[in-house]
Amino acid sequence: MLKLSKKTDYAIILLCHLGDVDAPVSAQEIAGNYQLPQPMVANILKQLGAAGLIQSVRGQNGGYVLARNAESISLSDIISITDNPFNLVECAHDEELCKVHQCCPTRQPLVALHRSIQRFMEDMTLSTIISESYFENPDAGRTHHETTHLS
Amino acid sequence: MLKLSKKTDYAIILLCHLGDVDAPVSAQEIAGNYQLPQPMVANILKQLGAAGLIQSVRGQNGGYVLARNAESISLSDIISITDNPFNLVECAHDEELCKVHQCCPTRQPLVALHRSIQRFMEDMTLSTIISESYFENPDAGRTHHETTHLS
DNA sequence: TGAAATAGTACCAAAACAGTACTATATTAT
DNA sequence: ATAATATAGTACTGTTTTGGTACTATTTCA
Repeated sequence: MLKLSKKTDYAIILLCHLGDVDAPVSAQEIAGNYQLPQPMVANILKQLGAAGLIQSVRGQNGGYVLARNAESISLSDIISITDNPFNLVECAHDEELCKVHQCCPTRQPLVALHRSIQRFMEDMTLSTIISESYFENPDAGRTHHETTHLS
Repeated sequence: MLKLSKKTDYAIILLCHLGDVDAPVSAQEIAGNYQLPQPMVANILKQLGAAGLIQSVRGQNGGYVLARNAESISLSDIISITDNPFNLVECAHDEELCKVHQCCPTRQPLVALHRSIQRFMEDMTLSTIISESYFENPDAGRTHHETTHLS
């Protein structure tokens, strides 16, 4: 349906949180903070850990910290882990998958769209997301950024 | 999973085909031409007709023709009909839907991504798609339309 | 040693997707 | 007239994905 899964949505929230602090943060802590289902949060963090995006600290007072700096983590990286690697259409990566590739009128322009979105997601790093985020709470500072555009 | 549904994928193929000919084309004809499941094709055409994108001609020798010119039909239009209107994240259109909108770190940048994709899809018209399309094998599947626009 | 945390899976219900089927109606060729 | 061919509308179904839970094992610290 061309929308982000909850899993990815949550993952971005979690990573933003981790990007903002230094000490390890536990699944329970984050789940409570954003009122997200704790088991889901735990599972996502496990998955992000297994993928090497975050590092785990086991035992009491344990939790997770970013394994890489926020500049080097792209939205594309995140989506690749929590969903599958982005594929607008099946044939974007392997044209043999296209049943009608001998006379497919859509491949060329859809692959172009795919590449544009892909690039956008690679350019958008976790640090970009964090710096662009705003908080409705008037106490928190709100920074205006130019919105990046496709193409 | 952030990919186009088959329904949308097929819809684009169908519309491209209709954009290339003048006489009404039947569901059966298109399904045969691209080797797509005939009932699906029929259903999608019905839906596109109900939405006013194409016009139907009933009875023998009937079929479908574009109801508007190809310049005025955008990828966004198509997706809105065959999927739901594009929504990268729930809160893109209604921030009240955001459970954590008081402290959501993702809304701002994800809405920016949403708008960029949205704009890209609005700018990409059916005529763009048709003119950008290419055919790997000019002889195959081209019995029903002219071999034009292959700059 | 017990509490708190991650690690690794396995499981489940609900929703979406992809595709089919059926009945009714309209048009046209013969 | 009527048979053939087409759309109109809608209901149905099996499979996959999604969203979320549960359980057992292991690690660490107080």
